[in-house]
Amino acid sequence: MNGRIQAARVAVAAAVYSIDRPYDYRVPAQWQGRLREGQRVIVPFGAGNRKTEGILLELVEETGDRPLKTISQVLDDDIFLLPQQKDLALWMCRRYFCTFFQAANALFPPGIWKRKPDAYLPGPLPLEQALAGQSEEKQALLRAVYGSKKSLTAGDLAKLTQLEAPQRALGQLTQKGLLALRQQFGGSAGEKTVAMVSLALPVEQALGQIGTGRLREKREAVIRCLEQAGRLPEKEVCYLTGVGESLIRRLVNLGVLALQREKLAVTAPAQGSVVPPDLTLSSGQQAVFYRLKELAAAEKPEAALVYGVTGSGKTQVYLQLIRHMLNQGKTSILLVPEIALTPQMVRKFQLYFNGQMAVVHSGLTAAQRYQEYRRIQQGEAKVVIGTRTAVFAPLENLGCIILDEEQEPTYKSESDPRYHAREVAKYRAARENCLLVLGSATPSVESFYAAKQGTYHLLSLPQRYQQTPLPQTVVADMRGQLREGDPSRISRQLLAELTENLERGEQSILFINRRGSARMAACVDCGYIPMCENCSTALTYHSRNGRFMCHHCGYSQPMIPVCPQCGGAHIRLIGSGTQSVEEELRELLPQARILRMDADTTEGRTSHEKLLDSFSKKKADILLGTQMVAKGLDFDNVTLVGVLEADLSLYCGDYHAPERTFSLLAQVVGRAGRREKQGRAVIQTYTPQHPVIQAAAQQDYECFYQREIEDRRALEAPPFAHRFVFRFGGGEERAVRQAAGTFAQALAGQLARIPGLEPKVLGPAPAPIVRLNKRYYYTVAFRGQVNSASRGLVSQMLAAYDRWPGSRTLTLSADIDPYYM
DNA sequence: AGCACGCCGACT
DNA sequence: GTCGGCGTGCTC
Repeated sequence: MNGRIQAARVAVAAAVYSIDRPYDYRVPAQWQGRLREGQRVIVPFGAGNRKTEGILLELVEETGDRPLKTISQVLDDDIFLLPQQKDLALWMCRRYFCTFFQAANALFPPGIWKRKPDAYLPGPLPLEQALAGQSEEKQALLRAVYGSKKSLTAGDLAKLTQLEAPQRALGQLTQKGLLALRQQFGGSAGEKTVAMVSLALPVEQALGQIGTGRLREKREAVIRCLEQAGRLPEKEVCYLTGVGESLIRRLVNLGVLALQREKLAVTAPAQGSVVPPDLTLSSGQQAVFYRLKELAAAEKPEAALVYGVTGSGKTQVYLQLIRHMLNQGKTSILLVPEIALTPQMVRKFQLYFNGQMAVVHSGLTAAQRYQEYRRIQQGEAKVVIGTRTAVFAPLENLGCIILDEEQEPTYKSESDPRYHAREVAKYRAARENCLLVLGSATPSVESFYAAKQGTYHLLSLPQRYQQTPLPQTVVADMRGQLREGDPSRISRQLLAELTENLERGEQSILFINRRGSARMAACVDCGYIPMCENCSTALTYHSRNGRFMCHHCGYSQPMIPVCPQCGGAHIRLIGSGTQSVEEELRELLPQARILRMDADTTEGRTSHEKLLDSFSKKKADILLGTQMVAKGLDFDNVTLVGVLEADLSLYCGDYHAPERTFSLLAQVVGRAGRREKQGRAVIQTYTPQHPVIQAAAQQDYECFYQREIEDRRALEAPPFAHRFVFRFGGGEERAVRQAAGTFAQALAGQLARIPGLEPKVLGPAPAPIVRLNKRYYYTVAFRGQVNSASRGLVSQMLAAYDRWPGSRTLTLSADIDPYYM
């Protein structure tokens, strides 16, 4: 740019999908020559020149042939997009139909855009002059702002003036200079704190201070809760008592509660120089490792599917590969489905990489994530282990990206941008010339197909580590027992095996296959089911706080003893509660020590690990639990695994259902019998002949795959065709359905024009959860190949929709092959 | 999304 | 006549 005047090409946050493109701004004189591409800025945007967040995409020459607005603020250059991240974000917004800014935001640690709420202040004129000639609405707003000691947000003003939508009038007043708008961005990263509350008064006094209004009951609940617990995080109090944050703040203002901000402990990397044990690989592991090393040495994009049964020692291979990369001066990413489920694995890696490693997952606070991000960016951490967001780790000189258990649905983001970590990893690997390793005992059908087609190198780890034989598996048909009028949840076969294990002093794991409808309640008399007020979902019972909760929006209500519909007193928990199975087990095997592990018993951050620890120390005979007992655990003394309701997850309508069921069952069954002991497994089902159950019982992935790939072909499901899904949302069901209908017609007209697309429009149909957080959702879809033409169509339809009359009150988003939408 | 402009009906 | 209702179009 030798000496010319610079202008900045900026991606702005305020630009919605249909107008998302780079906008050019003048660079202020003091920043000429000092800006870096990828830096974060604040710019004025739109007719009102409201300030908005932006990302500097490119520095260009200022030609002066059209007037440009000027960058308002340059944020500290601590966090910025690297050029390759910019490419990635660009690809993401095309692939996931979001704006560049939304995509870029997924790459950053959360919470970097510190923004105080926009607030209004009095303008330069005295109130009397400002009021002259204004409408009543505007006068009311002016009075409110002039009469207030502090600045007010639009929300504050709406409440104060009782106006429904003051934004428009406020905008006009601001534009005329009668009000000032304060927008504050940036500021220091700041210490991350958590709000802790405790009683500020003795209980009796506190109870005297809380009035007699309708809130008394809730306030009392808060006081009682704190009386018991002493000091608690504010969030925890909200969870336990079901009150909102505002109620607690009010009690603080009344002087009943004390609130302190407490610094969050940031976990320091483990110190000390433990000498990690030598890595010895079996010949099978060695062979796979050498192949991977070879592929990596090519320094071009290569992808391998490491297919090895549970217990074949994939982790060892990853470790060796990452270590090899480090020796070559290269960095690595290891993605795992859920950190909480793989503590043993993380600890193992910590042993080898300690200070050179960063752990990234959603359990960290924003401050911790920020810190890990900087450690990575500054090159201190060269190995990153984490959940799907870790795929964005700002590592340079990347040697390999590994996805362990690549078939897991947690790799797909459920909020915008709805990226799939596997796809992102694939893209990154291709652009950064590094090796992509997908690992699984039960690969996703798509990945295995790609491997068979030769897109991926297929590397098998056929044997179990140290030659442990696969467990002997029995499929228990629960129908017979049920027909005989025995409602027991435990089959006779399983009971016999459990008894035998007890006598031998060996441990057992019972897995309850449960999806979604867990622990919901129903009235035995009239069938009433407690539902969420905001969503079309049944509430779930939480024993820890004794409340019914909605897992989608957070709504909660106390457990009700009496049915509100028929007045009966027979509300019972139904669904496959772990609790009820536990009770049954205690009756059947009174001498057994049973450990129950589910969302209820593991709510603290570490309770999970404690439970597993006590089980591994043989302090219990039977571990009973849901999904979480299925994964990543490795106990030497477990020789029996039982699966309850194995077929439950087969019938949820999603094309992933068979794959998920097989994977779960295979994982659970694989838990039985490691090392030298022969394991046994009992799979309980109502559909014993189902091919997925049969294949899982035999631990025969290939057999499962052969059937499934043909099913997919017949269903025109991935990898043969893809579903493009539009999701409409709005507060009024009729309007949403109608918009979706009109859209479907418009879409039908377009589909025929693009080759590779089926001309049929699917829908409009209610989304799997029609009502969510007081909004209704409908979907419209079509099927076809993913290419630039089909993606272009989706993008064009989304942009066109923005310009439709009435589209303002509705939302529309799109995705390809969504998991649930 | 957020704002302005412009064209219509209901009021001072 | 003007205020404010909403349909339409633009955002460096």
